[in-house]
Amino acid sequence: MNQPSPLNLDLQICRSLYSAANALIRAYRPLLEPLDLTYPQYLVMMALWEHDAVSVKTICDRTRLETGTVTPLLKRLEGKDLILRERSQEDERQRVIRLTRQGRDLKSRAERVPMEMACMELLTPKQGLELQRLSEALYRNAVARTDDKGTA
Amino acid sequence: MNQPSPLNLDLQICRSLYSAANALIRAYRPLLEPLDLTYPQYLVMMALWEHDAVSVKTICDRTRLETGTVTPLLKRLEGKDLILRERSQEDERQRVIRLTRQGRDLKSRAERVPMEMACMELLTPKQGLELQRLSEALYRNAVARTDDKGTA
DNA sequence: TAAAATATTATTGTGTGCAATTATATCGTG
DNA sequence: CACGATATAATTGCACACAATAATATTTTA
Repeated sequence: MNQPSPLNLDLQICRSLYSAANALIRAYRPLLEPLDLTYPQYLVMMALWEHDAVSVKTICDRTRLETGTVTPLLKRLEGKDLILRERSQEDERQRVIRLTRQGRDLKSRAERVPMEMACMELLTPKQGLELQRLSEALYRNAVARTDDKGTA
Repeated sequence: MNQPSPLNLDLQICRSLYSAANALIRAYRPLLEPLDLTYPQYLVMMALWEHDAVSVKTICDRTRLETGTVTPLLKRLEGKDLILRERSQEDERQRVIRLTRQGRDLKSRAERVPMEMACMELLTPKQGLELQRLSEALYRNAVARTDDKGTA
């Protein structure tokens, strides 16, 4: 029997996951374009719609993005008048990231995005839940290996 | 009953998938560093180890990366003396991407990477296969929606 | 209390990912 | 055969993703 090499591309889970994630982000693009948001920006906005006036660190935790990514991203959102970046009075190292009125108002338009994504039927609801469960397990284990960064 | 919002971050499959993919790439990093390769570069090298002397398009298809990503990446691999980028004689639009001796020799060192990744036990083998199956389904469906780019 | 350790955000530098576009070559059609 | 359509790789411009580092503030320790 011919044993496939461990380096065989079709055996690489990471390629599957990575390309699927990128493809999924691409699928979001036309839906987010009318909102003038990229996918990571959409993530950040969702975090703020859930809980406004939070620190950069909180946003990083909720979105699972790193500060090196989030800091310039927040600057761009501020440039679009969707958020304000203020200094915290309790702790001057911190920023308080606050939605503007436009930022808050955008939520109602954004509510269509998950619906429209579901309409694409990229996966069945069951498959989606299973994919999420496995992805979460992987994320948790990978993060646990590097440090104790237990995040939501 | 309080119905969670469709914009609830914890319900976003895409966040799970995206963060898991990024975390997995990060897990590869220390293993690929001694080889002086990034993960996408590793993908390209794997494609060439499987089948040497191919076009850029073939590499894009096998790695599922776009030419805008692959072209500069190949230039950097050439800069590391791992590949040669030649013009095809049959069709002058095309490049033939060829492994150098160093490029070929690197394969044996790279064969440890999948083993070492498995040792991390980020998922069970069963979970891994299931994750791959679902990711593949998602990738296929997402790609099919944009065009008929049926790829391996 | 002073100094060391840690936390927060920001920056720097590099490599990606991708939409739109370009230059050139090849293919298809009338 | 000439021309229009398409393909290939490359480029441009923008937004990420992240490791390493830096500036400043806060917490911890002795």
